[in-house]
Amino acid sequence: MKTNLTKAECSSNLKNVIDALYVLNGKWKLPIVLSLVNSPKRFNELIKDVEGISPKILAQELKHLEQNELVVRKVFATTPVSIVYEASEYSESLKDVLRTLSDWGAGHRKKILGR
Amino acid sequence: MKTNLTKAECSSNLKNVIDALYVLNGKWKLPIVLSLVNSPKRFNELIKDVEGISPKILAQELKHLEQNELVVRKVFATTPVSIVYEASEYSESLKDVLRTLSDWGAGHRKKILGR
DNA sequence: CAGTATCCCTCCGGATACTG
DNA sequence: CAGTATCCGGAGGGATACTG
Repeated sequence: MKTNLTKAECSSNLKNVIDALYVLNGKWKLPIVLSLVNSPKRFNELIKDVEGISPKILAQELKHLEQNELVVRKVFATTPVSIVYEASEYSESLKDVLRTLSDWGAGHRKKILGR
Repeated sequence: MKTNLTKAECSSNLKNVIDALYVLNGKWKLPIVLSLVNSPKRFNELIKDVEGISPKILAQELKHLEQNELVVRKVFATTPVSIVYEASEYSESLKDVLRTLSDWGAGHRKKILGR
């Protein structure tokens, strides 16, 4: 990495990266977003689709994702009300990030594990 | 995200991304790599440069980074021997990933926090 | 159906002291 | 100098039961 960055640029980059990772971090956030990208779902559908997650953790992760505007919670006035989660428009902005990460991850696994 | 991915493609992407995040995860790995990108350093120099890290954690993180070939440990036969860590050639491959993450992180912070 | 409440337990990681 | 050894607290997360 022959970066010619000043120390200040480096540390602001670092801060940005850490912020980004903070939003994406954890065992469940990306699986949830990707499940919702496939199709919007209700709470209990997510429980089934995201294998192994518990309701407590799902609720917590959904809140985090809502706060970061990656997921939208919609309430429909049916009887009883139905609540649907979907991936936001904004979540499209993750596309580049995810593709880059996916590419690097794939190449890296090949390098380290040979497969 | 109007992706037209099959479910299989999606889940292999997900796996790749999770692998990538696993390598980059944690509070210290990126700060260490970035410090070494600036200049190779010895153990105690890293302790000073990466503020707040303890020797136990530093040793542990350096091992992880060595295993993933992002950091190289070099031993020089001076008396006493000196041990120098440096960012590997391969760590350059992280450039794209880090830039993408940094860009997204910066934009995201602006969106969510307005600064 | 859509979550909360509760309990429990592991593990991350920090401080400090010590060793070859 | 370059780490290990030891101890320890707290947070994150899992299982399950319960509620409006």
